[in-house]
Amino acid sequence: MPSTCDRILAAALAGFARRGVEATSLDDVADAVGVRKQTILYWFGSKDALVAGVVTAAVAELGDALDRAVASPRPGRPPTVAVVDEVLRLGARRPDLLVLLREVTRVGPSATGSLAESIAPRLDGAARALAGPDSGPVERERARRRLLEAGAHVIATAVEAELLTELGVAPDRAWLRRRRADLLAALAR
Amino acid sequence: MPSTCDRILAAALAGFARRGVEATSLDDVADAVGVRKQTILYWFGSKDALVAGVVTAAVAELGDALDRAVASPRPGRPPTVAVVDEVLRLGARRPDLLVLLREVTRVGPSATGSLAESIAPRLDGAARALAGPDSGPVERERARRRLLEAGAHVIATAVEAELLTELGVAPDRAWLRRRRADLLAALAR
DNA sequence: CCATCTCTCTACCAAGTGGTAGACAGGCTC
DNA sequence: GAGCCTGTCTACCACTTGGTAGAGAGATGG
Repeated sequence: MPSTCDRILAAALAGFARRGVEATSLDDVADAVGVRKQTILYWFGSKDALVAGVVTAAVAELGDALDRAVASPRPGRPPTVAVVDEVLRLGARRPDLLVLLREVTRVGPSATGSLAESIAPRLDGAARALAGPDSGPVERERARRRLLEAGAHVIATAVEAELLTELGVAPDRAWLRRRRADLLAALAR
Repeated sequence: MPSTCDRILAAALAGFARRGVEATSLDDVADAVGVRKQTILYWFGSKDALVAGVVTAAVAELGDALDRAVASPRPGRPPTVAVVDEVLRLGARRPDLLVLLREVTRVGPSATGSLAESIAPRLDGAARALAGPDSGPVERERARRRLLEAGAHVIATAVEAELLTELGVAPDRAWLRRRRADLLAALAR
């Protein structure tokens, strides 16, 4: 059995992604965990802190998966393809992870701030890798922008899949193939 | 000055799209309008009814704009291009309109139901136009699916633009051009 | 055996939620 | 003028929200 803290994080992630941050109360999360609200407030001093914790955990999980994808190269498969396929696999297995990132940008500056904070070191590293080791600040800024655009595109794709499901038109394999091609094209651009 | 009812609809649309349905209270909407909450409940018997009203109005406005785009053909511009450009124009002028449609699918069956109800007649008409006048139910169902997929793609694009703005990377003209090309490619497929 | 620390609990609170009841002002028709 | 309808209001209700205060159970270490 995972620790109480981890179970709280998992339940909060599910609730925040599925129903939105403001629409998910501490009591909702507590009920899902099978614990009292005050236990949540023991582990995370406030709801804002819980949101920050969930964001940090989600970014870490996402980043680790991408790091693994990049670190295990296969012959004939460029890193871009590896990253896209890993994201799609992750989107199929843990759609909440991506949807959450969109959801937290809507709750206010505090949550967006904690997202920016969690993501900054990985974004810097990726921008440096993309722009090259001896790149100037301008190139690096442009790389940051491209990465953010690509990330937003990925998240929007996850939102699109969720939306289709909600509309009763579950995304099928053909849809997934098209999206994969679109993502690769967007990244190659 | 627009009628109280219309002003309530406009304020509710803005709130629902910007902060989410559940996170926008009747008092919030009332304050924005400059009226008491009970006036809202006079015009719309409940919050659910208000959501349904906002959805209906948004779908109507969106549908009318698309109808106009299709109805005023220009030589050398296929209807698909006209529709895409009209949606992009609308997305630039009234982004809330598109974001709202995504937001209401998250609030529960009642709101999703009222969305489906509002959209059904237009969807049927468009599917018939797309599949041809003497098409069978199978073709028509496939046309419905394609239209829903295209709509989801459009809404996801609006979400993507909003997300980029929130991340501090406002979508620029190059981004818009790329998205336009992607939408056209998705529709031509 | 006691003290301390960790973790979860019960019992509250003030503020805010959607919603009901009913008053009141102004215009309409008879 | 009497009665009714429309639109807005004040006053209130039961319930939920995030958060505080503090008790108690159990382990750990001196």
